Amino acid sequence: MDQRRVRRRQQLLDAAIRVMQRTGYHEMSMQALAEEAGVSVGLAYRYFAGKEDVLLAAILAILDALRADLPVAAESGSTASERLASAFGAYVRVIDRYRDAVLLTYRESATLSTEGRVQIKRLEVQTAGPLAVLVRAGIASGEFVDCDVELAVHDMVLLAHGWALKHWLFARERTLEQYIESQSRHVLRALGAPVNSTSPEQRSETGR
Amino acid sequence: MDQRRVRRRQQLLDAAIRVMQRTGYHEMSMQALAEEAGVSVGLAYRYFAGKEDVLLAAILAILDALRADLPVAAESGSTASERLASAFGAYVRVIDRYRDAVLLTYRESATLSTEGRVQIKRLEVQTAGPLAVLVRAGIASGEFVDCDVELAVHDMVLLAHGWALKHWLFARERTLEQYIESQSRHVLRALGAPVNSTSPEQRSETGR
DNA sequence: ATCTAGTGAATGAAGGTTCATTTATGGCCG
DNA sequence: CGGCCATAAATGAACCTTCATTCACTAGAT
Repeated sequence: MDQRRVRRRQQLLDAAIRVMQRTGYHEMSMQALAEEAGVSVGLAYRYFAGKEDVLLAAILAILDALRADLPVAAESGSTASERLASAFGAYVRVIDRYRDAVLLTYRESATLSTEGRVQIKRLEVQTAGPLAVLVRAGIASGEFVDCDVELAVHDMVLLAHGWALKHWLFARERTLEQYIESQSRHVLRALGAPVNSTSPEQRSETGR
Repeated sequence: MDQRRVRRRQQLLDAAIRVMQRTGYHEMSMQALAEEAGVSVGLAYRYFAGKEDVLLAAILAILDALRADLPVAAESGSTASERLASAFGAYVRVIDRYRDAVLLTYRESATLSTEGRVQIKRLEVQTAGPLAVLVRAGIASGEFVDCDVELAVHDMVLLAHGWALKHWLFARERTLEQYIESQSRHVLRALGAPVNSTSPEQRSETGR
């Protein structure tokens, strides 16, 4: 029976992610992981080669979940601006949902071996693919200025991650939707798109 | 003699930063730190309360170097755009100099105690101060559009950090100066400033 | 003589990994 | 059906390494 192995592995991974979000990778003992999963220590070693293997699997699982949730929203809207804003918004909302997991990724991926990091990088570039398509389309149609696409795209990715990385700062006086709204405007302006002030322009945000 | 204590402390901090860049905080043993600094283990404990204290001191040292280097660069240029571009460039150059250390900040600050983290956050916000001043000035003079200043500033900070965070990606086909050039243009455009194409506009960067 | 800087072996706790052992699963035959 | 066995799943105490931290001690300066 293979169902069993798959479920067990998932169970272990879920537990690992839970513990690591609570305490971080290094302070997670294999004993704690086992207890959280409700199994014995030895069993964990039948499913993972060692502690670092758990970390790699957990991070990959997170990134994969992220990627699976992503490219859906690139459809709505007629202009490139609208579509890009929509996709960017979707991206940030997913980040928000996985906020702690994203932080985990940034914190711990340096711990991994080279091959592990390579896998992660590949996934991240892949994830940004849909955004790149939209930016290129916008440039082709003349809606955006001709610029360094890779840079523009990963700037967006970075700002999306920023919601997780700098949550302590950004979320102090902004809701998620306000963040998306402001950043979208900012990003589109950076691409040279005429920003539609159809949405209520923010008032008096200059005051600190 | 107080000179001696200051020098010793610096010597230990430098060693700590070197080891941590090589291996990360958790895998740095106090024994390794002592050896790198060329002193005994016991001495390290005469200068730091414990291992975590070393980490905090190292991170604070980095941020302090940033804070010292920055405001100087915010002076050159006549328009707000020029001054902002100059300051932003300086920021990125400093990040480049301390690249691994910046990564360290992102990686390990979660390890610290609450008070340690608070100190770091305060310093980081402080560091961005000069940028905020310039942005506000630009808005006041009508050079930039009226937008969420805090967000705009920390976007710049994030993009500067991006040079360290995504170095594996960005530096593949860009030099530091090209990165600064492109990002400056991007950032200024986002602020609604007329981007001066006096500098050689990038050619064919659309091609992947 | 006293005080501070500096040493590094000793200590004890923590936790990753192993493995001898027990328990569950499921197919097979009488 | 029901006992029987082979195989896999699961257990967790014990092992062993790795450090963070301490402290009894030496050397040099005042």
